[in-house]
Amino acid sequence: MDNNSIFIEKLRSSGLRPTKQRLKICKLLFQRKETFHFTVGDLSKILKHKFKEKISLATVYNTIHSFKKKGYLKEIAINSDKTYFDTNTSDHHHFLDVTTNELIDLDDKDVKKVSIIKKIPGKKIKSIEVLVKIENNN
Amino acid sequence: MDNNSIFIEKLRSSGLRPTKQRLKICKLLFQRKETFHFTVGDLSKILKHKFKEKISLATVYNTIHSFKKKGYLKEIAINSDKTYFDTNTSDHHHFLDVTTNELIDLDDKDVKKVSIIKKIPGKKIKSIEVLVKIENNN
DNA sequence: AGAGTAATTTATAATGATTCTAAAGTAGTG
DNA sequence: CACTACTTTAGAATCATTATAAATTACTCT
Repeated sequence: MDNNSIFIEKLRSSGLRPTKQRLKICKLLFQRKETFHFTVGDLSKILKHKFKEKISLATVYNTIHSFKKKGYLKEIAINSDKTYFDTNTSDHHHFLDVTTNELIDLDDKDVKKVSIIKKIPGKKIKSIEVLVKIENNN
Repeated sequence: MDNNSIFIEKLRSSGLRPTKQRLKICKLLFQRKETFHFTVGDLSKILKHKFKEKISLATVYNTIHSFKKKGYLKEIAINSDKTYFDTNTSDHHHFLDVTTNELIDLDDKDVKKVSIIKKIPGKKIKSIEVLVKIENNN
């Protein structure tokens, strides 16, 4: 069973029809060892280069949003006008290199546990995200 | 010496001319006990209500950016299309209430120290920001 | 395989935040 | 007061993202 069939199955079992466009995007996003951090604009450009047939920008946006809703992608909060996504959906944190604007994954084991002492009545913690900004040594 | 004179002096010593507009924005931002989290759009609306004379949106943007550059404001990274600013420029973290989209300050003493174990050669840590997302207990 | 339907894709328009522009106004200096 | 550099301003421009509505495609049921 090749990757394509796996993607088709996965999509179908998520209630998403396995269209040509979605399969291409799956290939690009999930057929890689390393985590991938991207904006929808980035992704659209890469798709254009990699495949001959073009995928409409609107479709890329739609797809990324469905994937996010299904939990296959994570949105990342960094200081920016652009929205970044991450193929690593596990609980983890990030380095942001402010010199190059590059994002680097930070495993849970790379961060000593963060404990929040303050409590807000009626509220519960949903997630704890650590963003470590780094820059060049001068 | 009233607050206004203090603002005038502060602005001048930062190399910023104390204009009517900047002084009004200073009053609104810095004459308060509590930290203030806002977008430029928010601020513009509040200014419109509080003062009779209108301040152009472009001016509000310009001013906020100068203040940020001078270190009087901090930009906050939250998952959004909008850019948030914070009058608390000290090292601190935030709760983001995803139900109401409200931001709440988290003192350093409310967070047990975060230590980053991973090192990147040639890079040094500039800041560590923790964003704790909270939601209603169901 | 063909027909019917609901989901999907698409180009394009619309939106909304932010930045740019260039002209008019203002503060600081002498 | 006059000069110059800094500011403000309205409006246009830009850029990411979302909405729209028509055309296309996937799936189901015969």
